[in-house]
Order: sequence, then C-alpha cells, then structure tokens
Amino acid sequence: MATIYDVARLAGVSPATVSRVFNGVGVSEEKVAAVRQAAAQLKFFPNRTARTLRRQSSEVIALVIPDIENPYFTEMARGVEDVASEAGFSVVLCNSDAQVEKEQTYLRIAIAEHMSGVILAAASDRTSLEEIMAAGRPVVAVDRGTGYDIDGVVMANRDAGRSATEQLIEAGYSRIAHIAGPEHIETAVERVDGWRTALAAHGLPADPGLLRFSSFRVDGGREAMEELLALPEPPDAVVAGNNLIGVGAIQVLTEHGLTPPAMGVAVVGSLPFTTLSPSVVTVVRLPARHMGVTAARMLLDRIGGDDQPARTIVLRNEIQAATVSR
Amino acid sequence: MATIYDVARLAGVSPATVSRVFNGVGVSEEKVAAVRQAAAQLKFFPNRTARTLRRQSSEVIALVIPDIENPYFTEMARGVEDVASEAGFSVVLCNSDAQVEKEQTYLRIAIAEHMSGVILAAASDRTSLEEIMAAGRPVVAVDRGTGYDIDGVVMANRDAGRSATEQLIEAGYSRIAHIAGPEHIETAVERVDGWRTALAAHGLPADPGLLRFSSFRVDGGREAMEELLALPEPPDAVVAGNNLIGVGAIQVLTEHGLTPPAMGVAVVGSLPFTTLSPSVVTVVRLPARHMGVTAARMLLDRIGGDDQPARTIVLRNEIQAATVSR
DNA sequence: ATGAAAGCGCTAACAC
DNA sequence: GTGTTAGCGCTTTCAT
Repeated sequence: MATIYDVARLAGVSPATVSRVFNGVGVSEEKVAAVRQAAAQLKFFPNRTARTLRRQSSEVIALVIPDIENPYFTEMARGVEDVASEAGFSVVLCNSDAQVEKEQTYLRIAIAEHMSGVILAAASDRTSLEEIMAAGRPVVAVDRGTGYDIDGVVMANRDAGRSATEQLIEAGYSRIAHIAGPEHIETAVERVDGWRTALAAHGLPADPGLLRFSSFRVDGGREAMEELLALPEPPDAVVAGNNLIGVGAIQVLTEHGLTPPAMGVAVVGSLPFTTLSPSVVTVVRLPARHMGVTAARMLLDRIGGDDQPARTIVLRNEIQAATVSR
Repeated sequence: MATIYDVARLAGVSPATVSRVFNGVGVSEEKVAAVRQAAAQLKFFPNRTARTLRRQSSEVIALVIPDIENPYFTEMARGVEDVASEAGFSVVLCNSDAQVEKEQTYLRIAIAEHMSGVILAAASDRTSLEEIMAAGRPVVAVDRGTGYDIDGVVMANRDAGRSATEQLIEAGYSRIAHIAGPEHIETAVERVDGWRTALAAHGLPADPGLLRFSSFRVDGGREAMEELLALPEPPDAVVAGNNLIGVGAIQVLTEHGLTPPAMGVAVVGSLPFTTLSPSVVTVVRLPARHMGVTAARMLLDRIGGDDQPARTIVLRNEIQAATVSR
C-alpha cells in the first residue's frame, strides 16, 4: 500500500501538501493536479486508521440492535444508513443477540475504534452506558429507553397496544389474549399496558391466564399460542406483541384450522413478507425506517456539537384494520 | 481516555509491560495484578486504532451483502458472525444495496481500515476486486461467483431450479412459468437453467413468455406475477427464483383468489416468516446459515496464512415438497 | 501556499 | 521478565 510519502515524492511536494489535497484545503491548481496524478498512478488511498488515530475521531457510527434477523430492525437500519451515508458516515451494524454482554463488547469496540457515536436498541433494562458516556461519545436510544438521560426515539407503544386491542373489540371479539415480549423490555410492558387499558375501558376481563410473556421471536409466539389454545377456556382473539410473535401465533392457528378471522388476530408491528390477505389481520404499523432516519439525524447533530438537553421523540403509529370478522 | 502510559505510570511499570499484559505474553504475576488494578481504576481500554496502525491488521472482517432486508442474507450473516466471534473477530455488516458503486466504497473502506478480510455477496457480475486483491486482503465470495480466482461458497442453483420445477411437474402441473432474478446475476441464470432442463426432460415447452427476469425482491415478484396472470394463456404453476419473489408472487395470487394449490407454486429459498401451511407450497431450502459458517471458516483460514489454491464449495439443498396439489 | 516536524497510542525489536 | 525506543501513516501547528 502506497503512503502519503510515496505520493509526495512522486509528485515532488511535501507530505503535508498531499494531505491537504485530500482534505480540500488551499493548494494551488498545479500541485493538486500533480498530487492527484501521482495518487492515481500509485493507487493510493488514505489510510483511515492513521487518520483516525491522529484526528481522534472517525466518520463511522455503530448501530447496535438485538436481532438482526428481525425485519423491524433491518428496516430501521436502512433508515439510519441512508441518512448517515448521505452525510459521509459509514454505519457498522452490530448484533447484540439480545445479550447484555455482547452489547457491552460492541460498545467498547465503538469506544476503542474511535467511532463517532452509537445508535442503540438496548438489549435489556440492565444495559450499562457508563463507559461510553464517560468516553464522551453520543448515544441515541431507539425503540426502547435506557434509564439514562440521553436522546431517544420510541414508538407510541401504549397506543399501539390499545388500538390493536380495540380493533378486535370492535370486530366483536370479547375474550382477547395478549402474547407479549419479555417482561424486562420496556416496549413489551407498555404494550401490555395498552391492552389492559383497552379491555378495562370496555368492561372486559383482563384474565391473567390470557396474558403470556414470551420472547420477541417466532418460536416465542408459537409456544404461547399453543398454551393459549390448550386453556380450558381459550381466547377468541389474540394481540401479538410484535411482528415475529404475530407470525408464530398465526402459524399455530393455521395448523389448528383456526386461520383468522376464525380467531381474531391483531399484530403490533408490520407483518414481514406476509402472504396473508391484509383484510384478515389487523396490523399496527410501526414506522421503523422513520425511526432510523430520526435517530440518525439526532446522532449526527450531537456529533456536530449540539448540546441542548436530551430529547425523546415519540413516533405515531398507523393502524391498518382487518375488514373481515368472523 | 486513559492511555497505556497513564496505566504504566500508575502501576509503576513500563508501557511495554502494560501492552504485554493486554496481549497475554509472559509477565510476572505481581505486575499483571498491578497493571490490571491500575487499568480498572483508570477505566482503560486499549485503543484499537493505534494497535491496528501499528500491527497493520485488525480483528475485523467485513461482510458485504446486496440486501440487508432479505432474511436469506441476514441468516447468512448470523452464521458468519457466530464463527467469527468465536475466533475473536468482529464482523461489520455493509449493505451494498445491489449497487456496484456502494460496494466499491465498502471494499475501499475495508482496505483503508485494515480489515483482515472480506466476505462478499457480489452486487453484480461487474464487481471489481482489483484493488482489494492488490492490497493482499483475502476475499471469500458467497452466494455468487465473481469471475476472480478466489475461494467461494455457493448453492447448487441448477439443482435447486430443476428440483423445484420437477416437483410441480410431478404434482401434475404442465404450464410452468419461472420468475427469475436479474439477468446479470449468476444465481438467477443458473436457476433458469435448472428450470429449462427440467421442462425439457419432461417434454414440456419452455415458452419464452413464461420466463420473466425481475429483481430479487417482493415487488419484482409481484409485478412479474401480475404480468403472467395477464397473459392470454396464463401458466398453471410458477417457480419463484428466490424467497422474496416467492412472497410477492403468492401475495398476487392470493389477491386474485388463486392461492396455492389452485396455482402451483415452488420457491427456491425458504419462505421467511411464512404463515402458509408448508403443505401447499414446495420450498427448496437453501442452507444460508451454513453458507455463512463455511465462508467464515475459509476466510479465517486465509487470514491465518493458508495459501492453497482457491476452492469453491457447493452446498446441497433440501427439498420440502408440497403435499397438496389441485 | 508550502514544508518541517511533532505526535496520536500502541507494539515489537532490541537490549539488559 | 522488563524497559527503551523507534516507528505505523496521517494531520496539524508553526515557520517561512
């Protein structure tokens, strides 16, 4: 690999001048030409590691998410990436696999690699940001809060849980179960809250047996749905706590010949790649891409030196109601 | 941020000793203890940028894929990640968005950031690897070949196309269309080949109107399926060139009241998050995770200095036939 | 506008 | 086993 010195020698200038050419500051026309020509000839690309070491910062941001196989997060990632690359930043995607330890490792890498900032969908409410905050790197929380006083972008989760439930009530269902995500994740708890609120508002029972905490994954949805169906008095409808739970629940229902709307189904989150007709399942669409875009903008602002007090932005959902009921 | 010098001073040793402690070479028990204690107190983490600059290599590999929203690639990413992190490497995921220019940018970043190697699912047959190869960084191709003499892991695409088609033939369909991926992508072309072969072997027509080149995405599948249905003489079955095309095609069929098996459907690739019964659609399962695992192992071997001639590994598929026909 | 030179934080010879 | 020291390739004062 050619260095700045090789280019300088070939172009007959100093290393400093080569650096200036690549950083767009005042250099005379002729020298610019000479340097560019020499660089091309040597296939020179500036060594980013050296630049980062010298500058103590790099145009890279980290996006840490708990499940790279969940389309909700990849859609968000696209939003982040579009904004970041527009601004000349690269995004490195880190999959914490919902484990606090892995997450911690990635946060340390972000510090140690001089990344400019982090967008984080926390693995749990036990996530620690001490180190990264001590390092002075800006962090924006997405999807879930963190317990720290930092910027954040979240969905209107209570609303989402409530609307999903209300749609089922309006469609005439009355024994409405809820398969929620893990109890230690904020979004899950808030959606449960919405489900409770809606039931209470309509004088329906929130039978504890109808609430299942599960994982935010397909198998979690499957297991919980099986349990619900095995109940002495099964529900006649179910609210799925996220997209993957929805997929799992519907799979099980299909296997039992209870394809919606035989049993009512409402899902918080878009159904990824569904082949179902949109008329049979109520979906509360969560603007994942928009969340990514917003978070990236906030982070870039912070990187740019913005130091106003921390803000949290709550994104509104869009409901897409089933038109068919049983 | 504390440096190695700060730690050395506090622990009463030389910077070199601190370095040794963090790199696991012979240091006396007491000094190790002193250094660890000092490091903890100062919240010291080794600066990776500096280490990378010095060592001229970093324990990071890049995984460049054309569509981060496609579960096929994220599943593969998990495989890569599992192997890599086991070996102490981090993976940075780069989304080329199927654009050769973006891909080129990421490859340059990989060079400039001293990453140890790259796993690449090429955006197109025009992908250039000149620079990265000149930089001496190992590259392993996945999913698609590259036209360069490098290691690769690919699926048995012809087989996949052929098996998918034959399943439909055996189920009694005779006018079998194929919605393929882009014509400039190897995997797409090979699957077309398999489709042709199967039809020929059974004396069925490969009507040119029944072959549609499209994008490897849901909307590509949708458009092509609409076109096929609008034909004066529409097909009675269709082979989808990948998972997302399959989703799009089935969506359109459902909207037209032609849910499989009213029209036969076979998909090359697993249907992500499907809520359909497995009995109605034939699926050729592609071992995406395994592909990632294999590629990561090959890359790590190369990084470790392995210099045997380039190998290409072809992964076998598993067919999961529909049990219901019309 | 340009060059000389210092130094970012770490590692790896090389001495002892 | 441990310390000294010279860079890795770049940016950035400070002179000129």
